[in-house]
Amino acid sequence: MRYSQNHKAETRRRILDEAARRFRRDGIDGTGLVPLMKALGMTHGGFYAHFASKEALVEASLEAAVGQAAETWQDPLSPEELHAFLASYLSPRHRDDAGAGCPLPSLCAELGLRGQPSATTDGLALNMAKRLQDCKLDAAADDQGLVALAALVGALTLSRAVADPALSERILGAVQAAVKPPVS
Amino acid sequence: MRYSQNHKAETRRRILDEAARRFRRDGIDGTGLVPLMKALGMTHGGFYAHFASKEALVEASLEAAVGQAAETWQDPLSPEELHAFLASYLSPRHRDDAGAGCPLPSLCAELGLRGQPSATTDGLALNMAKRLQDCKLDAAADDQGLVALAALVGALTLSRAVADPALSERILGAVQAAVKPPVS
DNA sequence: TGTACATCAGTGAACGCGCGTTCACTGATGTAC
DNA sequence: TGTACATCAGTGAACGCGCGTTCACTGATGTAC
Repeated sequence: MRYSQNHKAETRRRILDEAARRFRRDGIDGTGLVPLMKALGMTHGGFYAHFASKEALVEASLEAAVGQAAETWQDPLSPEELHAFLASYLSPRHRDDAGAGCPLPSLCAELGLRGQPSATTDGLALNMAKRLQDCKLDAAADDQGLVALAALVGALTLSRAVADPALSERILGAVQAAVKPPVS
Repeated sequence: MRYSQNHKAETRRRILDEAARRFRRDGIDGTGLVPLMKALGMTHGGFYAHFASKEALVEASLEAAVGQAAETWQDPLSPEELHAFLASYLSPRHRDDAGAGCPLPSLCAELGLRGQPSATTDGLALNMAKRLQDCKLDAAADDQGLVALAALVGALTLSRAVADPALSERILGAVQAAVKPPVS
């Protein structure tokens, strides 16, 4: 059945959106193409009309995340916006809903052990580090953002892996207190 | 063929050692029991004489890591020892040889997305945080160790996932400069 | 001390399952005449 | 405007593969007599 002109592009976008959510929530390896396509009301065979392979989907998904981050953060954040961002990033909600959250804590470990790093991760990391540049941390100004980013990613990762809820929230709170915007 | 009295305990330990290395290097999901046992010169059927399931092996492996950490760090570290530890933890060698390294950056993300956190992660995290307590970071004294730990874990995770080697080393270096022991 | 037997760590074939990928096919739509 | 045809997004069965797990079996050793 042939569809209207926009139909293919729209389906591709739906696949990308669902894949981005599932990659972050279940991991790349934990995301199967059959359940993914089924969730969109399609059969898995149709996948290959849009992407050459699962690997191509992963790359497209990461590129989309970079583009989205660049678009969201075009203008520098004010101290108030930065403060709000940190509170949101280090919130239990972000910890518990990885599918809707930042891809760095969700995917970096998996991308790292795959041993096939793609340059798109760098873009995401640098973009975020730039925004965190003015954060309060004991580091040279140049790399203050990178240190803050490492603390954020580590905090999310640890808070998701520990069993004790109190310890989990203590980790998030401690990092939020340490990584503060200049004012506020 | 029946073996000498210590043989079973020794084989179990060999399985645990090899599993610990592979879990950190390839991930839990990426570690198959067939290749694991083959690497020890055995067939996979014999695995179940030592562990009830792969899940039981994962738990035993994590518990062993906690015990090992507790044993290694019985006495508080001197500032010099802490400095040496940080340099080693944030070294390219540690980044590139995950199999021989800290299980937190390797496994936390995978344990987190499995949604079945075991209390042993907490033990590891608290043990390390305690040792990092005196580190220089802008945080309340109580939680200074947790903030430093988050930065370490995040730094390793990010440094393994980025494509640009220069960026990777910049991340490690920046966190090492920020997370410093009190003296030295 | 010598013999018969029980033990059980390890073998290797087999299982059902979900994975990524292929491929002949369908059929509604856009295009050409 | 009406008809015939080409396109191609999506279908659904099939593939080979590696996974975790099961299970009847083996055979060297420890134990009992």
